[in-house]
Parts: sequence; C-alpha cells; structure tokens
Amino acid sequence: MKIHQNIKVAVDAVVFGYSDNKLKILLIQQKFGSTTNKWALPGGFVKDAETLEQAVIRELNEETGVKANYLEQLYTFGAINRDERARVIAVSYIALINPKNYSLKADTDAIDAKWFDINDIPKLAFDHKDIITKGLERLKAKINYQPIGFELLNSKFPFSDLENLYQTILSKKIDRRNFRKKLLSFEILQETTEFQNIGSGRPAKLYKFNNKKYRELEQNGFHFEIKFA
Amino acid sequence: MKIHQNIKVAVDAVVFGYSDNKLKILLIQQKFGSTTNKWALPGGFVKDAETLEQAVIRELNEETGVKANYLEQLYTFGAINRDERARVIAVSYIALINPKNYSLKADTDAIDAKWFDINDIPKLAFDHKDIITKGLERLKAKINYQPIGFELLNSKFPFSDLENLYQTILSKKIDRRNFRKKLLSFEILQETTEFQNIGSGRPAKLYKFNNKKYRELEQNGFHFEIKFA
DNA sequence: ACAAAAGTGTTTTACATACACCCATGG
DNA sequence: CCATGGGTGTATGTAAAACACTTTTGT
Repeated sequence: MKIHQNIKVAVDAVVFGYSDNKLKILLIQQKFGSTTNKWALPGGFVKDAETLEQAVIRELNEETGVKANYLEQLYTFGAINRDERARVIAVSYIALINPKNYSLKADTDAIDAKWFDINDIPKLAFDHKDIITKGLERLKAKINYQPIGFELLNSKFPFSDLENLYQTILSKKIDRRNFRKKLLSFEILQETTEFQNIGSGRPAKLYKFNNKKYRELEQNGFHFEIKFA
Repeated sequence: MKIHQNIKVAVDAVVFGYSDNKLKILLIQQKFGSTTNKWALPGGFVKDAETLEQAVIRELNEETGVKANYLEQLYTFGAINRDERARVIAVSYIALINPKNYSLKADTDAIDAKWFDINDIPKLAFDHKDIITKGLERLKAKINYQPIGFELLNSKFPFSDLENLYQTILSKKIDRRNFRKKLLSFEILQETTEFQNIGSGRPAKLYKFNNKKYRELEQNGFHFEIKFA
C-alpha cells in the first residue's frame, strides 16, 4: 500500500470533574516547547502500536496522573489548519473523574496540570475551545439518558450532591421533590446506613449507585431517562 | 515537529437509502486490487489538503456518484489490525440520500456500487460490519429527536411513506393516528395540493417538510421529539 | 360490489409539573 | 432558639397510548 499521506493522529481528552459544586475541566500547560504558556487539553500523538483509547489513557496518565472511570469517544476534529505546525487530526474523548480521588502531579518537570472552572477557561491552544464546547454539549445531553453523573461523585453521596450536579451541568433549577421521586423510581440507587454531616443542617443519608442493578434493568429494556423542562 | 508515526487516515461512509419500503445501504466492490470481491463501505484515504468531510464527499462522488443531502460524523475506528496491510484509522460518517435521485455509476472501470437491504448485507471487508452496526444505531436514535427522516424521502411525500420509514427503521409498528397527530402538531409539515395515486386505494395527499419553519421553531427552543414505545 | 390504502376522534392512563411545610442537627 | 440544609405528599395539567370505522379510488 503506497499512500503518500502526511497526516498525524492525536488524541485529546475533555476531562470533567465536579467539586465545590462546580463543573471543572482538567487542563495542562506545556512548561517548555512550542506552545509554552498556553493551556491545552491533555492529549498527544497516538503510537503505532496502540489503539486510540489506549493512547488517551496513556496520555492522561502521563500528563496528569488521573485515570478516568468513564471514557467515551467524542468527535474527530480534522480542520486543515487546526495545528499550524503540521496536519494533525484529533480524535477527542470525554472523561469523567472524581477530582478527590487524585492529586494532580503538577510537580513534574515538564507539565503543569490544573482544574479550571468550566466558566473560567483560559485561552487555549489549537481548537481546544471548540472541543470543550462539543464535550460540554455531549455531557449535557448524556446525563439525561445515561446514569453517568455518578462517575463524578463519591461512591457514597447525599442526594443533594446529585441534585446539585444536575443543576450545575444543566444550568437550571430542578425541583428537589420531583428529582428525588424520579431518581428513586428507577431503583438504581441504593440507600446506605451512613449519613453525612456537614456541620450545619440535618445530616443527609448517603446513597450508592447500584451499577449491577442498572445493567440488569437495562437488559430488560429499561431506559434511564430524565426530563426536566 | 518530529513525530515518527506511521498511521494512515481514511474516511468511510454508511450511506442510507430508503426504497420499496426497505432501508438500504450503499456498498462498493473493488473489481481489482487487494480486496477484490469483498464488498465494502465507500471511502478512502484523506488527502493532505482536504478536511475529513471534504474527503468523504469526494470519495462518495468518485466511487458511487451520489451526493448526500445529510452527512454527519459517526465514529472513529482505531483498532490496530482493522486493516491487515497497514495501520489505518477510519473516521466514519453516516449519510442519508434518496436513491431515486441517483443512478449508481456501476459502469465505471474499477468499481461496482449497489444498494443492499439492511437485512441482507454480504460479508464485508475490514471492520465495516461494525461501522454499519454503529451507523444503524445512530440512525435509529437520531430519527427520534431530529427530523432527518425526510432526507430519505422524495421532497413531496404521502404521510404513509413517512410512517413506513419510521416503522422500518425502528422495526416496530406505530399507530397511524397517533403518529400523524404527533407529526402534525409540530407544524413542520406543509400540506401541498397534490395527491399521489398508486393505483389502488384512496389517493394520498402529499406533504413537504418545511425546513425553514423547522429552523425558526428550533431557534425558539422547540425540540423535535418522537417517542413511540 | 369489493379490495386497497387514506383519513379521522375520543377515552384512558401515565407521567411531568407545581407547590410549602416539617425535621434533625450544630452553634 | 435560631440558622442551615434534609426530607416529604398531593393536586393539576398534559401528553402518550389504545382503539375502529368511514372515505376515496381502481378494478
């Protein structure tokens, strides 16, 4: 096969995290190199002997030290001049992680990694802003018909966390009673015996997402779906 | 930028058509070359100076002579051995066309192109079967929340065509009265004064999809959505 | 007159929405 | 006892689902 093609393949990850009731994105900064000082999505070139997914996982680990619980291909960006240095197409992914589970290795020699509030993203390299926009759209759409929000929370969480998560991501108020009623009706949340005590207010009962139950229900044709006008 | 990467980038299209009340897919057959006799999705390598989308459009035109009204990126397939000859990643697209608008140029020297019933797909090259599966999933999901079905029909069509299209793609019976009521409630269908007379039965009034009206409504927050258990 | 497809309304059921007060704890 | 956040039920509105007969044409 003699094809003369000079296109490089990269992967980039839009990593979402949730903490302090805010939706965040994980960005890195090359401390040295051609794009110094510009923040960018974690990512890099795919190796000849690894799949796209392996490449994202590897790059994420190398650059930030995190491992995503949830990883999903987002979109492939192929504009001709998205990288001025060469023709590079970027296969992008979205990842969900719980920031509390990792301390970013911001101390390595080459790279700084930080969480940024989704509403306070700095100027980014390449077309990474577009990738984030697309990623956010996907996230907003997806939490309505797949129970992926749990990936952003602690494994045991109070109902209010889940509620705030949805309100934050969708940027809208949701009635507490209706939300709770709906979620509980799915029977994929498991009540624990534990409580969380913040300091003021009544302690909140903690729940767990029952993934096994969810998969069972899914098999039987159940379809997770939330609709809040 | 010195990256030693030996990965080629290709595009492939899952082209859906609808005729004789059947959902079809457009496949090509290399008459000569390494994959002779195996049917495959139309597609090919991306040129250095064209975008991914331009590449699909070009390949589609070269190999089959069709031009898609609707084209949407589907997924990027990056398994390591999906093509035994080299490492090739495939950015796949789905396209919708009305087969009646094109006669396939099955007469060219190198390639045969044919419509295949979705339920009667031959053995395919590479992982093209997987790509079709993914494409079909996307199509099934998407006709429920975007008015793309019209792209598969004549610009003026009887209600029964639309109804059959949905029933065929979703593989389920839909109540005629409820379907009609729902679609009409959106006010994106324009009644024409024409009728279609098949030969037996009462002639059917023809409708047009009012794209302009749809875009207006969309702007005002309207969201096309069909739900049939 | 009959076969074939188009066209048409009403009733029932389920789910989404709207809405406000009491409870348990810490300070 | 007050501030803070957690927990709960009901009534109303709206859209989905179920369901069968009449109309228009060709033969």
